[in-house]
Amino acid sequence: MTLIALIDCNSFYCSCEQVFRPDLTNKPVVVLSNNDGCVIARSKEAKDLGIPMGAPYHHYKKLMTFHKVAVFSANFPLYANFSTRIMNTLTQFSDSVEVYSIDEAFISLKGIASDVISYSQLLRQTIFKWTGIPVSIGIGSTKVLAKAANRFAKSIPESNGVFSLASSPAFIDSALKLLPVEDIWGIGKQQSKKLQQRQIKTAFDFKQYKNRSVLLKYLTKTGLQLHDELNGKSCIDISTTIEPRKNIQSSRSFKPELTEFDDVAAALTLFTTRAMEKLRKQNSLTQLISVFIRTNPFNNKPQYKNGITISLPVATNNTLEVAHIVRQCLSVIFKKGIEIKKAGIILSEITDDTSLQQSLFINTNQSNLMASLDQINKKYGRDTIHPANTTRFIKKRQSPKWVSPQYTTNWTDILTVK
DNA sequence: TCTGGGGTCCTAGGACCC
DNA sequence: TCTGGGGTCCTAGGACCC
Repeated sequence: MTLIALIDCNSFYCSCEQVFRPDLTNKPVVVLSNNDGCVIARSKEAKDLGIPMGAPYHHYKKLMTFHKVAVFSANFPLYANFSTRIMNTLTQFSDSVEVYSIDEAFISLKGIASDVISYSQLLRQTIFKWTGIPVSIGIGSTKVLAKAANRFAKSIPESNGVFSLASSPAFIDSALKLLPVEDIWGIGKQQSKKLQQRQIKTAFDFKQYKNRSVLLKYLTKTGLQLHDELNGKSCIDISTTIEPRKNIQSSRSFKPELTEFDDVAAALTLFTTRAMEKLRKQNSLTQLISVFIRTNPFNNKPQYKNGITISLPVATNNTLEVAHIVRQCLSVIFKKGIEIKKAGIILSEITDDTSLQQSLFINTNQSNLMASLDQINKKYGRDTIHPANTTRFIKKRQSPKWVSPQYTTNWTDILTVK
C-alpha cells in the first residue's frame, strides 16, 4: 500500500515573518490582509489569545495592543519565495510531489524503505534547517486520512510534528472518534449540519455510516468520495502536473471607497494587467471576460452590486484589448453616486495559446508587444511598464502600514550580517 | 473609521432539439 | 379537449478549499 504524507507549514505567513525576526519566536504574531482589513494568519500564541481567523483588525486592535501582538501587513512575494524553497526541498524526499497550496503539499511515500515516521521527521528537520519554517506532517493511506493525521500532528505536542494514521485499523478508528465531523477535509459548515442531524458527529461515525444513497443525496458525489477515503479506499490521486487555471481573477477592496468612474476604471485596468500576465504565463487565451463592482455590504448606506460578462469573438491574451473591453463593461454597470468598495475582473473560457499561433488573423505586432512587456516587467520589476491610466490608481492607493522588507526578493532589502 | 483574495467542483434547472 | 419523452448543453449559484 502506498502511503501519502501531507506537509503543512505551521502558521505559514507568521512563520515567514518570524524567520527574519528571531525576537518574535514564540510570541503572538498576526498577518493582515489587503488594506490591513482582517487577520489572515496567526501564530499559535495569537490563536491562544482568542483571535479568530478572518477577524476584522479593528475589532481586535485593543486586545492586540494589550498583549503586544506583532502585526504585519501581508508580504506575498516573501511568502511565495519561502513556498518555492520548501517545495523544492520536498522534491529531494519524494518523486511525486503535489503542491496543493502556498503552504501545503502532498507527497507519495512510495518506495521509502525506512520507517515512514523517522523519514518524515528527517524531512521536517531538513525543511526547518534549510528555510526556518516549522511544518507538520500527517501520514495516511489516502489524502483524507493524511489530512486528518496532520490535524493530530499539530494538536498533539508529543507527536513532535509527525502523526501517522497508517497503523492498525483499531488505532485509526480510535483516532477518528476524536475528530469532529466538521474537521474532515471537504466537510464544511452546511454539510456538517446535515450530518449532525443524522447523529453523525465524528469522523468515525461518518466512516461507519452505511447508507450511501443518503450521502449521495445530501453530500453529492464528493461526499461519497470522502466516505471511501476515510475507509482507506483512495479516490483522490496525487497530481504532480500543474494544470493551467480555468479561471483567473483579480480583484481588490478599496479603502476608502471609490466614487469616480475614472478611479474605478484605473483600478480595473490594473487588475486586468495582473490577470493577463498570469494568463500569458500559463500560455493561455481567454474568451470570456467578467467585470463586477459592489458597495460595502457591512455598512447601512444604499447597496449596489452588479456584474457583466462579455464573450469575445476570438480568444486573446492581449492586455490592451481586454482592458478596453473592461472599461466598456464598467461604463454599463457603473452608477454615479455610489461608493464602490470592491471591484474585479474574471477571465474564463481559457484555452491553450497554440491555437493563436496557428491563426491566420494573428496580429504579430501586438503579440510581440505583450511578450516584450512581460520580459521588461520581469527584468526591471512589476509595473515598470503598465497602461497609462493605471497610474491614477497606483498613486492614490494607500500603502499598507506594517509590511516587512522584501528580504528574499529585493537586493536592497537583504539583511546584513555583522 | 476600519470586515481579503483566489480558486475548484457539483448540481439544478432552463433552453433547445428531435 | 386533448398536449410526450428523452437527450444535450449551458449557466448561475452553492459549497468547499487555502
